Amino acid sequence: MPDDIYAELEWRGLIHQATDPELGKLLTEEQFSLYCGFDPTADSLHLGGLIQLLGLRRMQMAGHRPIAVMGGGTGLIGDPSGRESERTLLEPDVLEQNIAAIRTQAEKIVDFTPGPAQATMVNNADWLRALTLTDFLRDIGKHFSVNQMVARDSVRNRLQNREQGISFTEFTYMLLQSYDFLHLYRELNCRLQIGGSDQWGNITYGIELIRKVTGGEAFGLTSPLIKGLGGAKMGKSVSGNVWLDPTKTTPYRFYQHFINVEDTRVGQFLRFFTFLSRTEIVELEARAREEPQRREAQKVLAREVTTLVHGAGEAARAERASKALFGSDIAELEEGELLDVLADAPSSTLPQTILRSGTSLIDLLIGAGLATSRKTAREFIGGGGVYINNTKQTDIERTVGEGDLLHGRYLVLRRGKKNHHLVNFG
RNA sequence: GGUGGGAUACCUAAGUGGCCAAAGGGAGCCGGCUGUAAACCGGUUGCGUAAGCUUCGGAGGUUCGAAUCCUUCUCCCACCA
Repeated sequence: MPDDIYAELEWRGLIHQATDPELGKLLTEEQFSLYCGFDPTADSLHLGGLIQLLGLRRMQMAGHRPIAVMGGGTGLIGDPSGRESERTLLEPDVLEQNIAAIRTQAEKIVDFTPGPAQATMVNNADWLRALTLTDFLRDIGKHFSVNQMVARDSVRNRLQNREQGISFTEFTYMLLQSYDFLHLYRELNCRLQIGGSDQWGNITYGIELIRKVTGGEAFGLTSPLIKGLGGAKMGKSVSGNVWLDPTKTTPYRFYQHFINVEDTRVGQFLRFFTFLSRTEIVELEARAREEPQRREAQKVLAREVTTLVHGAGEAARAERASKALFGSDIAELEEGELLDVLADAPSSTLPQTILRSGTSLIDLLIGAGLATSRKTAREFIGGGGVYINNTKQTDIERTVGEGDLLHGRYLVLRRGKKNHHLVNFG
């Protein structure tokens, strides 16, 4: 084990808590099998899950063996950690689909091909569903004290919350995840679990269970949660969750999301989301301080992460599109370029005949989904936020005719700085 | 099973007969400054060009007039059993 992976993670700010101060040393001395669980509550991971995948990969590059655990069994129950309301239970077949989707995402980041540090993937449904209630209560439940369990933050909050209680189902969740760890410890000699800091409680319970049942020693390592990654706010103009699935978040949007990262956080993001070396990152941070207006750190960040998740081809495309959309004159583009640049933008098709007599800009905006009502469409135009082919429009009465089309059939609508829409008059 | 409390726009939360299309805050959106950043400033967030129309958990009623009063239904919470 040549690299000091712990020091590396620490430098990147990826260590929130570790269960043992000796862990760093141990990781340089012996090979570990380590696991991270992935919750199949959706058919794609988002950026928080990406950090964990990258964590597994970083460990793998340091010679350790990652195990990606799909929560097919725990997903049936629902993890109350960090949540203030009860989860909706998922149907087993939905879980299956979600797991399949997440599996392909994991395979892009972590290396599952044979080798000394080969990664494996398992589904905890395989062992959890085989458990019988009586065995579970005798062999696992016996090791947990309810007194301790109710003292946990995630449980206590829900117990004290006047609006939301906690069901027995979710209350039991932590036992299941603990059992996962025990199972992996026994079957795959897995001695380390990593996860977001919200998993600390679940992880330490697992370690304790392993100690009580087998007398063995296991470890836990958590990374900080980045505020806003789950879909809350993160940068003013970026909305919604950022998914790894290209059909849920297009590569262009994905790329843009990182381009828009605030100056104050771009360094942190480079450390969290890329495999760039220390020297490269330090260099980029320095340049970001000196010439922030060039946004070089953001550009490198966006390219790196988009490449990791969507591949070099998509990253290059997103980069080209960004340059064209924010830099050059759209009307100058060749037809092929135009279509390529707007490939990820929403688009719609309308019959060209409606342009004969001219059709109103307001209607086009609504049709394109860039405005929800005539009233708001008027406000956008009046406020100077609407563009046709990147030319600002201020006339509320503006109508669009055949003369406005690019290459005889395209119209690029834009609302605000970042929302483009391609209308194809076929 | 009993008792009490509650349901208001994206979220939170005021409003308890007309001055309410509904305060305040958060969040979003558009604009300005800049650098596709932050901070800040301005505007905006039911529909309609407008007159006006439709909204305050659902249904019905009282009234000239209801988010506000009455009846009933649904759901949520707390305490007691």
